[in-house]
Amino acid sequence: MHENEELKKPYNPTEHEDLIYKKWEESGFFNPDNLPGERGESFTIIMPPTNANGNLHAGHGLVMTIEDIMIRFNRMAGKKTLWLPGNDHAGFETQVVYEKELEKMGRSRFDIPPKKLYKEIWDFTQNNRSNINSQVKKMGSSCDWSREKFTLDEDIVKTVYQTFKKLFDDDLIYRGKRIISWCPKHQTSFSDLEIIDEERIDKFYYLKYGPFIIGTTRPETKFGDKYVVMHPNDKRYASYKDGQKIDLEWINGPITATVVKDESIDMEFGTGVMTITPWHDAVDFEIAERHNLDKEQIIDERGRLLPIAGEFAGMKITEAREKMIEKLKLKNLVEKIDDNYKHNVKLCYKCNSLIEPQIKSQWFLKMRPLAEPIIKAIEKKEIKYIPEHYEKISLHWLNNIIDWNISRQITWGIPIPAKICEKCGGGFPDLENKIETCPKCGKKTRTDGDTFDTWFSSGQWPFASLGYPNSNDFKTFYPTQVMETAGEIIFFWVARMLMLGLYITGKLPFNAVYLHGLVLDAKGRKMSKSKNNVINPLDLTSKYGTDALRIAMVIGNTPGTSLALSEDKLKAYKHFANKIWNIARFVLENAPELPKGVFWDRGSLKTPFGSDSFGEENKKYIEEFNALVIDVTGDMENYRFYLAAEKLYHYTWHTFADIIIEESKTNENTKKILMFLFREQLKLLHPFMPFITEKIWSMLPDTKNLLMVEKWPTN
RNA sequence: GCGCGGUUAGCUCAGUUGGUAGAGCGCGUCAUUUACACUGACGAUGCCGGGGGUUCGAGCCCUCCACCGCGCACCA
Repeated sequence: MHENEELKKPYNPTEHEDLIYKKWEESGFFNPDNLPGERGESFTIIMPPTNANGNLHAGHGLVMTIEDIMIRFNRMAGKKTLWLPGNDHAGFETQVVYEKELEKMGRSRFDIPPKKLYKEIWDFTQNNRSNINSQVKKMGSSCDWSREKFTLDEDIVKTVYQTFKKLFDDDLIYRGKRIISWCPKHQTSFSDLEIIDEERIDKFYYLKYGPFIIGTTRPETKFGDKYVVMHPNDKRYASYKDGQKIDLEWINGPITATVVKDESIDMEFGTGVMTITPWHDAVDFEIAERHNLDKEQIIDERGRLLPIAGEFAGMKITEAREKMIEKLKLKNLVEKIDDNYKHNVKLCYKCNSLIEPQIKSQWFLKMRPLAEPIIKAIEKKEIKYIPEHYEKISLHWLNNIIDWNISRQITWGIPIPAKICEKCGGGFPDLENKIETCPKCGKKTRTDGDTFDTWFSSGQWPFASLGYPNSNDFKTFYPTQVMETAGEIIFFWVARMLMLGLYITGKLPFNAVYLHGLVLDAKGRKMSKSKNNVINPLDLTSKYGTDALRIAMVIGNTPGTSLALSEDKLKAYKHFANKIWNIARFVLENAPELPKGVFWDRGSLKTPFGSDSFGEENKKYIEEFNALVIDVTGDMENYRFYLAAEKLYHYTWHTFADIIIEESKTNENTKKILMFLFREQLKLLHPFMPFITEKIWSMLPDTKNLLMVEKWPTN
């Protein structure tokens, strides 16, 4: 009879979890180099680097759970298993977080010298890193801390620089003076992905512009408008010739306008005539480019009108709008105002400020040539998307991809290693910091003060973090097997990793993409500080145990679908953990030990006893268990963790406990298989509930090894 | 406008290849010298969004429609 005092009380997770994690860490088995046995095939997951700017949130909890399940399963299945953790400097995101800290102290980033600001944010992220990492450990994550990377590590930055240079040399990166999306609050440009659309109802103004009526939602940009554009086939305006000059009275006095004919004009819309503001509108910019027209800046970087606006100069655009309409009314230049115009506006995804397009010199990455091979790879099914419909979503985006602005006007990030000619504006990568004069025009150059879009570096993470190009790790673990991350960042991150990974290494960085949904609150609402419904995963682990949180996040949560996380659900799985605990007590107190050297026959999935020695009724139980093992293994291999977990839950509770244990109370023969079935069950449950299974494993007789490196039943 | 999801028990959601609907919570009844009250046993609750079709058979496949959510593109 096996006595164990610990088992006499209910399972108390907090009593065991830290100790068990310590045991795992000390074993060295998180590091694939230390794993026991012959392991030919490798299995690698690169952890999405956590932003080093705050705490673990519920979404991280899900990442850590799903990835750890895959990792533990494959480790037990005998693979050389690596899970590489990391932190992301998260350029703009972190800068925004830090700016809020500054605001609380009554400071502003615009008053701090860049070098000092950089140092402050550096210290801030380093503190957060250790904090985040300890939280990752709380989730039971069996990642290899000896290989932990940071996106600002010297070798990572070096890799990013070399990629930049190679892209430039291959004519895939260019410096262009083009229209970009500019946030007047954050004072930086963005790529198209950082912009959100919002439908709004605004006024639509019909203004008299010489002989024409033009329509606009943004009269405050119209000060400098001197081109009036119409469709070449528009019969109403056939008498006006392309290039014709027209003198007319405008906002601040008489001007000379030029007629431009362009086929992009929609004859059905408004009056079929518009004026253009190339500096502050993407469509207008394109028209101006096509016809080689002048472009003039009207609004400054902070969203205020420039001297061209005359008496309105210095005003914020919203303020100027009403005032200039008043003036136009007095000048009798307002035809009519439609109060009910529905249209979309572009907003900064972070602060919801109205995006103010500006023309700026920036570095752009040509995306078409990078996207083409990925489109082909997806069509050839070389990338498995889980769930499948992300394949279509990806293809749609890749087929319509536009060039990527990778310059950001922020301090926190990887500085762009380039020189800019002060005369001709040309830009040149300069990794060794040697260029002083422009290779094109010979004039003086200055250092580019911008930093990379953070996704430019994280897009290289799979190969960069493995030490591309010469390390053993890169050779052993690249390409990785699966990228598991949030569906939300499929374009931001996943698509770009595919493109940059294939471009640089010649191989896709991963063969499968597993995308999880959002973690919502119990009522299915998105978590946000303003709604005060943010769930801290660590509060839940301390209350219900990490195992309960993990399995609650998995069961009923299909990939790609959002998960409503309720405490009731956690309570249920805390009960399940306790159930396992009590099963352990019963088995240890009642089941005879297995004869020495008796193991699962891995080849045939039969016990070496032969079912005869268990009797007919036990044969049924063994076969039932065999079927479960095969079923669950299939689910694990095909990323159906939600099904595997649910099947195990039901087997343990409603077959093993309710039927087999109950029968064993009256049937001595059934008692003989309890230990055997329980031991194998613990292995199956371990990826989902690593702490309690490891703890119980250590109490079983004849279990010297850690459960985390035991062999999976089919292996 | 184009595209992608979703609609299943009161709530949150599963249902992998078509074979008479499942889980958790909640609800009801019973059980306390029981491995387990952080419990167990038993139970109730569904025109599987609507119409049409394929099939011996449809929650699942096809088609149309409605509603909800999301993405992309946008015309001033």
